Amino acid sequence: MPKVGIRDVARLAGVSTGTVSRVLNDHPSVTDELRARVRRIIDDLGYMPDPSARSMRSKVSRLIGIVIPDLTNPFFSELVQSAEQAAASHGYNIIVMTSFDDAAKEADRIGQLTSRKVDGIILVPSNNFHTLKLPKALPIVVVDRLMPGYSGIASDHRNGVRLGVEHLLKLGHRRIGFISGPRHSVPANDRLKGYLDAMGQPDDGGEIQASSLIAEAAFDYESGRSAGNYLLARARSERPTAIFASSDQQAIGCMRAAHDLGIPVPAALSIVGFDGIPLSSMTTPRLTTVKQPIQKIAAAAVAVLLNKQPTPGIGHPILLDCELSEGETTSSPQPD
Amino acid sequence: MPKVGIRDVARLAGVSTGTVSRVLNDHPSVTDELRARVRRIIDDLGYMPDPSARSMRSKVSRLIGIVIPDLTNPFFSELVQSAEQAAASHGYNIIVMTSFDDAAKEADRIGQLTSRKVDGIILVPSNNFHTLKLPKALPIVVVDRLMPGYSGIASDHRNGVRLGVEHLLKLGHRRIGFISGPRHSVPANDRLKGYLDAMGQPDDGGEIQASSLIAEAAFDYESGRSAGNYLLARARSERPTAIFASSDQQAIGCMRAAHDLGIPVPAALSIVGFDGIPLSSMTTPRLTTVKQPIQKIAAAAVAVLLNKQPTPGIGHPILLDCELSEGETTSSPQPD
DNA sequence: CCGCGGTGATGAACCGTTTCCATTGAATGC
DNA sequence: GCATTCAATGGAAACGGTTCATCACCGCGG
Repeated sequence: MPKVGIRDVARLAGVSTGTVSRVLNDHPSVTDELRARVRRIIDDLGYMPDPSARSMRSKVSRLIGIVIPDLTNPFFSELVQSAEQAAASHGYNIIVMTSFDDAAKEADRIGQLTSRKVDGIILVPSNNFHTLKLPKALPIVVVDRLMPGYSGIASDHRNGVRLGVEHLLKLGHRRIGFISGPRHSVPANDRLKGYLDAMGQPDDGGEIQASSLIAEAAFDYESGRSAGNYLLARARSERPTAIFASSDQQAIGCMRAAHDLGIPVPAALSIVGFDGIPLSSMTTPRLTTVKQPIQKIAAAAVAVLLNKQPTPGIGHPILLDCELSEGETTSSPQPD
Repeated sequence: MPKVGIRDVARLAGVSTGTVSRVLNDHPSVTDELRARVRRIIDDLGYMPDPSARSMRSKVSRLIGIVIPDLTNPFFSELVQSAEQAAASHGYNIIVMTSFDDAAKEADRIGQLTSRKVDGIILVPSNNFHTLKLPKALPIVVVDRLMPGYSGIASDHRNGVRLGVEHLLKLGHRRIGFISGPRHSVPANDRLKGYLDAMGQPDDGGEIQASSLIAEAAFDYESGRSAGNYLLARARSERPTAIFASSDQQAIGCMRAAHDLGIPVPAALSIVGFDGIPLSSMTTPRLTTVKQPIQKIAAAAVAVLLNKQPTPGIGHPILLDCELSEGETTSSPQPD
């Protein structure tokens, strides 16, 4: 079966290849009548334009690259999945690449994507500080882990955390502990600010106020557990009645810590997480958490790359609202 | 900055474009000396061949498509990540697509990939029975959920489960419960067979032997929990001393059930899971599980598509060995 | 000494589109 | 009614590589 090309279509329709091309690209200057005829032939023949030839001439690949640190992280895999959906709705496809939080690999991946002539890149930068020279020519949108000096899209971590902490305050909690993320992570610091906002402690931009109710930890399960232990292993009157964790994994680790200490959740301890990963609804009891609008982030990133939406200016990232997802780990505090 | 093309390289090196092309493609008939000179110029200029132009003429896109039901499933996200690694090591890139277990979407995605001229497709078919007409021309390798009538690659579920059950037998367990997967899932049935193998019950290929120690359930957490409840809510002398779950999520749900019933793990109940997802090492105690060789599966799939490895014949899938990962949820049974 | 096979390199054709320019015919302006 | 504009289409160049037919050159056997 000799594959059908644009010339075959043109011949059958009795027009020139140029006209067929214009039909394919919805160029306005084609008669409706002609357009219809060509379309019919295209369908009949099952003709599909060759993307390589197309891209070679037009410099448009209808391909978007996405570079993330780790696909097995549920947050990122959902991000990729959402981006794929959003891109597909515009006729675009996604090339995924993993950087493993390695700056060199990351640069290499971006180079590959550049030479592939993708039409844009969605980047979640690796955590290691590094001078990433982004190719000027290519539209890149930084997502989630905003880089100072680059514009990007993320959820509004600060207000999101505030939302969760305010929920606890509204329930009557006053001694609210906070499990923070790693000190040098931008989103982690934003979350901390949200906590301080809600607790009424002014963020003076300087040294973090040494509060015995704040524990620093990595975002993972085990770190959350030991941070929980740290916050909970004290006399009942000084122990927080609620804990806000900077990630769901931390929160789940913290639940474990509470359990091991014989502290019932939510009766004696309320816990709120952050992220809204699928696992959060699989715990017992179901975790109350602040959900990041991953789909919206992905959709916005794609929209920006495709110029359906203005690119956010440097220093003025698009921040999308988080949402409180009430589970079963929060209740009013017991009277002492 | 005028972009550098193959002609520029050729001119600078004092050779023809043909020669440069052959250097690029490691064609043998180029003098070492010339090859070196051309390579130098290429580096100096930072020349990168245009993949579109390349692919147009050579019909090779260096692109592999991967279609999976759901990227947020940890098993699949790890599969994609591994495939990306394997492909990258051969100079290939990955286009991901999600079918959401919808046959129509799946067919559409495969069509898109075909028209993109990918060099091959890795497919994890959706669970809905359907007549999937795979394009003949394109190399496709079916992974994990093998389809009868198609050849593919998967882990050896049957022997994997046997491994886990034999581990329990070796520890001295005799009443070993089994949480099965959904009745119509091919891998679920393979796993069940492995259990029956190990337990010495011949698989007559007919109706599943009604054993009170087998519980059917979906692969998720909640189903595992209720299956666990079902198996454990009985007199101690009839209660299994160990349970093998067909997925890690089931196993974790089962741990929860045991906990709620006041049955200590592993003291009074050993539990083994299946899959080896990251979460399995985050539970307390750490889950003993049978690990699927996801990386090997991905590597093999890529190798087959790239003709580095013979395509498995229909009915003769490549089966890769699982591995027992000993955690803390197994021990010898208590004396009654 | 000449023809011959084989190697390494050349230059042009070629891949399948898009896009530019020329052309045509119709509509518009004067 | 004729020049001018403009919209619609045709034809061909262009895109940036790969590959094919060809050729020059070299060593070697007859």
